Amino acid sequence: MVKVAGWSLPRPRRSGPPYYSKSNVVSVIEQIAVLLELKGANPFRFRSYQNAARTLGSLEEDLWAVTSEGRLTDIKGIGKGMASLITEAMEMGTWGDMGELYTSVPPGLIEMLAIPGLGPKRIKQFYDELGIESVQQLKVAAENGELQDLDRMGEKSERKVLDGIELLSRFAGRRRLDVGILYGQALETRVSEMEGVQRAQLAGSARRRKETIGDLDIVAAVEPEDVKAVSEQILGLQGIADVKGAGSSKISIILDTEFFSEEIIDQGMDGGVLEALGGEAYEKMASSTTIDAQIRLVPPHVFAFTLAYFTGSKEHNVRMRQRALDRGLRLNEFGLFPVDKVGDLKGLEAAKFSLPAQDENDIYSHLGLQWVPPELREDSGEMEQADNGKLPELIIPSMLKGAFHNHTTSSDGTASLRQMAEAAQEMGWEYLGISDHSQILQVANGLSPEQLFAQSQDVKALNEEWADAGIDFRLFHGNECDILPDGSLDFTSEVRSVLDHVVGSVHQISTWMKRDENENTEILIRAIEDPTFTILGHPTGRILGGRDGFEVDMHAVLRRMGELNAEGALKVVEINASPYRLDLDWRFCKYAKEQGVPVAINPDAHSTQGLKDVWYGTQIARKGWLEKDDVLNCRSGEEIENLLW
DNA sequence: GCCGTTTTCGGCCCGACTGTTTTCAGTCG
Repeated sequence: MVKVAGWSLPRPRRSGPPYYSKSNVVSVIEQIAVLLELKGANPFRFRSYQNAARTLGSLEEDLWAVTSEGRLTDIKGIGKGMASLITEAMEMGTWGDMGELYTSVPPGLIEMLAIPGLGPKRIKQFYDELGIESVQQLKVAAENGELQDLDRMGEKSERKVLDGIELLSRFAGRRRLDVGILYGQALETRVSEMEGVQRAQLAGSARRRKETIGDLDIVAAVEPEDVKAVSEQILGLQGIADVKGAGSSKISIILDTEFFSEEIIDQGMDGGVLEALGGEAYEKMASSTTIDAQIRLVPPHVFAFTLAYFTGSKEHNVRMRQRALDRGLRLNEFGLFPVDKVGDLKGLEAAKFSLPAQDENDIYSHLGLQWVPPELREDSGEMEQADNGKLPELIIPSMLKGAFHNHTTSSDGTASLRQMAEAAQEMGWEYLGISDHSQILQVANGLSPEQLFAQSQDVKALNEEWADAGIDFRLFHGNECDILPDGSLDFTSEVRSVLDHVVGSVHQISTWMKRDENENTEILIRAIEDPTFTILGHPTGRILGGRDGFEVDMHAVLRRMGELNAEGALKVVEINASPYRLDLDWRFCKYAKEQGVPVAINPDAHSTQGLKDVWYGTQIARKGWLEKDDVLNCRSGEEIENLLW
């Protein structure tokens, strides 16, 4: 069962203002939204808290500066009420009467929200009428048949609650991007090939390349007379663990690994994905993973609208709708209609009045916008740039010419220096940076200074060998030096200074998890300021679906790196491309770019196969608005040589 | 609770599916 944590107001961490960090404030406001929802408050009221939390979360400026200068209400979505709540919290350390709200909602209700099919209204009903305040109590009540007597509840609904509780434990959480893409592309291929399907495409968060995927959305163009036959083919696929629903326009299923057969892996997968996945990753995943999928069947002439709609994000769609309304148009999954023509017509009935669209490009251009790549559809500035025709030219995987953070058998890798280098050459790369673990990381067989010097000789010998043979390839000798809890780096500065580059990474996560945002930020910046420091490795230490990273003000860290670069240093932030990490989070990439901090897409490879993970890192870089010039590993071997040596 | 070339009140995106009903409430995306 998922454990609900952090549902009390945080204690002030300091003795004077600001009493709270930005992340404290954001999480309290998020929680208030949930609590209000469970109390049955005005839906627009809790939505405004949700919006405020989201806006503050991506606020680049220091929240305390904005608060103390009285500029909070300049932020869109922050009004008088929200501003006074935040001001009181930061200046006085108190949260008005929010304590009351917190104590008035039993924590078990929050936990129940995670049960699929159950929302705040039902949970409130169970609580008000039966006094149910935990998942456990709910389960017992459902098993005893106590729920079916309630208003608008029945036997089936009760069964659904029990199924939901079961699902919560079995299918809790989201899937990593790599898992989502593997299933998603395979499903897309299968549906595309079905009799009666004109085209099918993966939409949803997988198409937007979110770091985790909730479920898969596939949109298929099918003539009305073929719908029945197509539905039957879909429901007849192997590897369907459960059918959650099947209407005339939507089919909801749960897929399990039986879904994959040899031929689906061999055919039809995007080359990059297949390479990135390889046999090993598939083996690992094949053990136990399932995923939810929805397939929408729509007539061919509305396909583009449905694809755009279900690609999302929700926030992007809201902006698109608003833009349509501003032009006297109504936008939904069926089309784009002049409001005065469609009147009360709904759904497909209205579709015949829609402006035509062969593809998404037509929809965007009807609204006077440049087509927006799916990765950017998060309402994080893409609407404004598409309006000006100034969307970025996003990086693609083939632009990469090397990577800087990779391991060998000298520490915890499975391939030798030469094997890693040859694998990189086969990928068409011009260079590979080696950065094994440093001495303090005993669990990963960290190198002693002597071993590091010896490795340096090996690198030199290999580089000479390639130079003599006229091969345009070189190894850069770096090290993944631990950032110690006090902000110093492993090894002495004499040892570090002989290296081509230093990837500074935090591994003693537990110490950093215990400290607050301000302290971590200060200490991390101290580490980065060391003259030998080059690349910040997996900046927060998060493991997707495993643990959150430590708290840190990433905007402040990137700002400082940018300042140092302006003074002539080379400070780089990593996108750790392992699908288990994808850290730096894409939400900070654009800011890094604006601050003049180059990004390195690093596979953190522990095997030759691991090098292929750069594909995922590139997807995240795209999502973060990065172009060729923003990514360090798009530079040639020669350029990098000049930068590092 | 927020917002406003429809600006201090009355809106706030919209439709499918399910299960409960006999017209609709709740949930989801």
